[in-house]
Amino acid sequence: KVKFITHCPECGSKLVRYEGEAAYYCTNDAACPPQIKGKIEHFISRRAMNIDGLGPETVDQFYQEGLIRDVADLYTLKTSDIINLERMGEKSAENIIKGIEQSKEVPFERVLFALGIRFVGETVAKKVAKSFKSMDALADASLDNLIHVDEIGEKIAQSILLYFANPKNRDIIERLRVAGVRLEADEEDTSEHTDKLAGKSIVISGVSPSFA
DNA sequence: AATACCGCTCCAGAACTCGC
DNA sequence: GCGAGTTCTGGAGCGGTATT
Repeated sequence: KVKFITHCPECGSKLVRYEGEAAYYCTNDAACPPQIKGKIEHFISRRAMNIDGLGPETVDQFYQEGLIRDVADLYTLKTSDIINLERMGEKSAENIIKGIEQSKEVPFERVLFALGIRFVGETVAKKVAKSFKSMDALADASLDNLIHVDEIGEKIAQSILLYFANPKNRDIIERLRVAGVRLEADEEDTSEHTDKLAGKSIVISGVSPSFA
């Protein structure tokens, strides 16, 4: 006989199930270790802040050592903090610090994605960043403002509002701002442009009736 | 309802770094 | 130098969401 658990095995908090979804979620998202580590792992992932040299195992180690408690703590880490940990050499420590430094150059849209707001993935983050231009503007947006953005429905809008309604999340954003992370979009929108084709010649072969 | 797109997770192989 | 542990990378598949 299958019996569903009612409390989180890690922190003992009550579990909830959102309507229409199969999974149960721990309500203690601010202090449940696996949730915090998961958020940090998502934050550093290649598609988010892309911090080289860091992975799930290392994040876990940092957390165990009390070096980090949320994503903003990453920006207070120093080489000397890391180098004494198990399986950490000078080279690895330097790579991690370098990766964290480089992540400060990551565009606003990816910072938004990295925050891990429910339903806000890479593409949605791009659309939102394009419409609101800055974290402050987004934080002050109403449900109506959000729903008017392309591809954003009520579900996603609610999720964004919920994120900014949490003082803890606002605190993390404030600390990221102090650390130097980009919380505003570029003046000139270059998010959809790349320099992949720079310096290359493009040859189109075949016959087109319109151009022949 | 159908369609297209997106988010998320998993997997396997390659590459890298560390401790011994 | 070697073995072990970890990260990086690309791809595939599933389920959910927005749009029409």
